[in-house]
Amino acid sequence: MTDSTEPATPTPAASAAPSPTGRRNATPVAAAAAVRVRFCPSPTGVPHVGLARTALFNWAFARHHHGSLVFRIEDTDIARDSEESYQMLVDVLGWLGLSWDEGPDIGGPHAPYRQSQRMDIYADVAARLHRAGHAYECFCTPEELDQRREAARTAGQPSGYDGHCRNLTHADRDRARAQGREPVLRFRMPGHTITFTDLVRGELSFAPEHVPDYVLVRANAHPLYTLVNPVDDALMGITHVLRGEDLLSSTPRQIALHAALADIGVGVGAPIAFGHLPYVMGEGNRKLSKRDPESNLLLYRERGFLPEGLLNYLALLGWSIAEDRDIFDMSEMVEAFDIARVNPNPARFDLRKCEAINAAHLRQLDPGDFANRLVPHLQAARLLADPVPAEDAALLAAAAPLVQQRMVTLGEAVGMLGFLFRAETDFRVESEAIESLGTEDGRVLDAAEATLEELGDFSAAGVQAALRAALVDSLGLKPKLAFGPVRIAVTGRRVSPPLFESIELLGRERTLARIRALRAALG
RNA sequence: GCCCUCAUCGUCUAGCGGCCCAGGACACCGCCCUUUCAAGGCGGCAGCGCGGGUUCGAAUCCCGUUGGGGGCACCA
Repeated sequence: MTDSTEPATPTPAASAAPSPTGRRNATPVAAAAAVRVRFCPSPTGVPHVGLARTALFNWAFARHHHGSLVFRIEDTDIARDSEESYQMLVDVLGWLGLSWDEGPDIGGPHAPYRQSQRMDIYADVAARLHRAGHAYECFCTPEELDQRREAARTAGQPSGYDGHCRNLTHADRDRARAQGREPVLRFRMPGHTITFTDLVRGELSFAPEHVPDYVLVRANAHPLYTLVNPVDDALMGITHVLRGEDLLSSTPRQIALHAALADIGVGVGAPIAFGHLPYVMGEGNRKLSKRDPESNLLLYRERGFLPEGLLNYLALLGWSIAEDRDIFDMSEMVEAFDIARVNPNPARFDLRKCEAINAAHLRQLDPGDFANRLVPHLQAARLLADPVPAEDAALLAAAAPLVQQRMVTLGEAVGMLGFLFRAETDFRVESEAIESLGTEDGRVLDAAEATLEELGDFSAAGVQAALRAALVDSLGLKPKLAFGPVRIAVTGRRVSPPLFESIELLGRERTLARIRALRAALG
C-alpha cells in the first residue's frame, strides 16, 4: 500500500527544479510523464461561470503540458441530473472552444465516460474494497448518527463518524440484519495524518480525527461521489486534479482511497496531484450562485459575448499573464499558464470588467469576422432573414465597421443597426428620443430636408458638407444641436453610428422619408 | 463547537527580503479629440486588516489576533 503521508506528486524529483516563473519553487508537474486531467461536472441545472473557469484552467493546463483533457459526466445523482443539462454543457463548452480529448461524445480508451453507464465497475470495486478490508459495513441509522454527532459537538469533539461499526463481528452484523437494518459500505481511513502538496496552496495537512470514515455505497447499493470520482480518476489514469476549493477538505479522503485502490490493483497506482482553485464570488461575500443572473453561461452567449472575451476574463479570476497586461488570447494563455502561479484567494466576479475585456476583443476582430458574428443576433431580432440576402450582406459589411468601436457585446448591434435593416413601415423613433426634441428643432429638420433634397453627392462627405453649410454655418447652430435632430429622425435614437455614414448607407429616399415623418410628428 | 483555508486600491491583480513612500487593469472623476455614443490620448482619486517578532532592511519570513470562506451527509 502506498504511504499516503507522502506528498501526492507524480515524481518528487521534479519538484526539486524551480519553475522558471513559479511563485513556489515546487511545481510538481513532471515534464516526462504525460499529463492527464479531467473536467467532470454533474449535469444539474444551467451551466455556471464557475464551472467554465474550472474547465478553462484544466484545459489550459492540459494544453500547456501537451497532455490530455478527459471530459467525464458525473451523473450518479438520479434525482438532480438531467439529459437537457448534459446537452447544455456539451453545447456551451463547444461554444467556448474548450476541446477535450476523451469524452462521452467522442469516446476514448476508457469509455464509457458517463458514470451512469459504469455502475457495474463501481459495484465490483466496492466489493473488492470490502473484501480487502478497506471498507466495512456500517449499520448505524441516520438518526443514531445525528444523535452522536450532536453529542460530540456539544462536548467540543470532532463531529464526524465515530467508528462505531469499524470492528463488528459476524454475530454483530447478523444481529443488526435481524433487526432489519440495511448496511452502508463505509471506507476505513488509515489512522495517520495525511499530508499533500496542493498545486496552488503548498503543503497541507489533516489529522486523522478530522477525516473520519465515510460512506462509499448507500444502503440501497447506490455508489456515491466519494467512491466513483476517485475510482474513475484511478482507472482513467488521471495525473492532476484541478477543482474548486470546496473540495479541499475531502482531498485527504480521496488520497486515502487512492492508496487503497492501488493496494487492490485498481488503476496504475500512481499518486495524483491536487490543485484547488479559488472560488468565484458573487455580490457580498457569497459564492456566485445559480440565482445570480451573471452566473448563467447561456446568457453570455445570448447577449453576444465573445468566447475569447469571456474566457480571457475568466482566466483573470485567479491568474494573470503578466504584470501590466490583461488582454490576451487562448494560445497565449496556454503558452504562459502555470498552475503554481494561480492565486489562492477567492475572486469576485465583476461584470463591468468582463464587459470591458469583451469589448477589447470585439475591437480587435477582423471587420469581416465581426460582421459575420453579428448575423445570428440580427437574425434573432428578425432584422435579417436566414439565409441573408445578398444586398443585406453588403449593407452589413459596410455598416459593421461603423459600430465595431462602440459596442461591448454583439447583441448591441440590434439597437445600433436596427434602423438600417428595418422596413420603413416598421421603423419607429424611440419615445425617449422624441421627448428630447423641442419645437425649434422643426426648423432644423426643414432645413435638412431642403438641403438633402437638392443634394447631388449623397456620399458621407457630401452629406456632411451640405448639412454643415446649411445648419451650422447658415443657421448658426452648434454642431450638437444641428445634427441631433437629424440623427434622431434618421436612426430613431439619440445614440447611433456616425450620422453621415449612416445617411449614405440608408440612401436618399429613406433618409428624406424619415426626416419628413419626424417633422410631421413634431407638428 | 471542531477542522481546513484565505487576507495588497471599491473590484481583479503584480509583488517571492533592498529595484515598492507599492505597478497594471476595471470602475469612478477631470481635460483633450469630436456630429451623438464610443474608441483613443493625457491627468487624477484610491490599497499592503491589526499586534508582536526575525532582519542593517518586511507588502514579502515567523507567531498571534481579527475578519472572510469552506467542511464536519446514505449531496456533488
